Amino acid sequence: MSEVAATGISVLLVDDHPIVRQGYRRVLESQGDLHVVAEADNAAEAYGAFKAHDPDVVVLDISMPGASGLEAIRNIRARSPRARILVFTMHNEAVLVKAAFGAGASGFVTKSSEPSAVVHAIRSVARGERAMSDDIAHVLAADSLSPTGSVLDQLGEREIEILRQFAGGATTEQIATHLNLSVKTVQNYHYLIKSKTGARTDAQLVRLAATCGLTRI
Amino acid sequence: MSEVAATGISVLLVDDHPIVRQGYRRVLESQGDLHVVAEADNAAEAYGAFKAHDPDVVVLDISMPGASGLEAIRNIRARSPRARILVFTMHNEAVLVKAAFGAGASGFVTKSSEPSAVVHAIRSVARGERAMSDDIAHVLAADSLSPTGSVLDQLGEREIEILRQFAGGATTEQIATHLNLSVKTVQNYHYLIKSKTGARTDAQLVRLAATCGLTRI
DNA sequence: TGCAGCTCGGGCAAATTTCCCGAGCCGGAT
DNA sequence: ATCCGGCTCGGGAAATTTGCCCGAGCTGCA
Repeated sequence: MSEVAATGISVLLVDDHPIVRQGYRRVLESQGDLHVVAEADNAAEAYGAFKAHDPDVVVLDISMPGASGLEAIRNIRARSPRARILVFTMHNEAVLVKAAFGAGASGFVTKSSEPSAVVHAIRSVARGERAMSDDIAHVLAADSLSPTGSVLDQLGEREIEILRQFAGGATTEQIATHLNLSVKTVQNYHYLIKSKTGARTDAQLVRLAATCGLTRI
Repeated sequence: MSEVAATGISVLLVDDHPIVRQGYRRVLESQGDLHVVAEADNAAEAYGAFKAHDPDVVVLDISMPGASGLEAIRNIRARSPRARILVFTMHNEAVLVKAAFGAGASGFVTKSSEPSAVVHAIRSVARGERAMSDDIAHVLAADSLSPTGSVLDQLGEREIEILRQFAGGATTEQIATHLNLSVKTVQNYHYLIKSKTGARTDAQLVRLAATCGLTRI
């Protein structure tokens, strides 16, 4: 329970829901060795808070579709490669998990995990180890056994993100705003995704996204 | 701050994420007058826990869309009409909100609300009042400016048929051909269906059709 | 008889989609 | 060092669709 220095582990909490954040804080701080030194409620703030507090571990909830979560991971790691980032989200799609690790995350834990598993993961990544919850391990394992060139493999990160939000019901303008892009660019991606996947209709696109686990219905 | 009996308010927490649940518990219990008497992590358990503990307020996270959250609300209310249920979720679609209230919820609060707004809402519903967070009020207000009604019941035969084919991935021309209609008419139906259901996007339409069992994915 | 609602389509301005294009960036191959 | 290819980002312009209004014929119902 205390493989860590007497000073404990400092944590930066990133989540866009205030009350959720406050809940995590209480759970983590009740552990004794975990100290939440800062909170942030979006990717931009996350980077600022990281620079300001240099925490041992960043617990990052990219709950909203990947959004700029991957970007935040890259930004933080670009600044300090020793940063330990634990992604903590309700999503469990293999694409997302691989993207997160690819971006430099040290761990990936779903919210369906037991609290004890989460704090254990935090301690693990603080020690420099890689960590993931059991369900994520299963998802990755299953995924690695299927040589199925999923349709999603032909799509870039941006394209997947936009497809996810679109399939989730978001408007073109909403997506543009969320991702800070021009409406025109989102429209172009929309078209590009359709031609890449061969979908002739928005409805087909949604079904595609659903069958690929990009969105649930 | 204490319009409630000295015994305080007993709460049943329902959320499918253990750590989130534990976080809420801590936030609520730090209030003094709120006591979490039980937790559940799915709709079925929620009903059992309600029967066993008869809490003043059920705080229910129907995180998955449609899902069985509404069913849980109905079950609980069928058993005890005086039950107070506060829906607490990250979703803010008007359809969902109306469905929740229609099923018997007393309040609807999004996770982007301040923690204080959440505990305030709990106290409100405990007093028998209706409660909702500001963002939900805005969504409902905007929505109510075009009286939509429930959902599929307001659609005519033709409309349902066209929605089914559309959600199945059919092109406007294909639908027109299949039904022997002019493209223009199909377009008009498309538009009509959107305005009737309140869907702003084709993707939302597909999701709607799917949750209504009109199409499989 | 008259109202109400579904079905079917026309019209037309506004918005979006569809393609095609170039530019910057980066990583990998030569 | 250089080129190539892919991703990202947007402009432009024609084609299409949307959004919203309209009228007409049909039904069932009061």
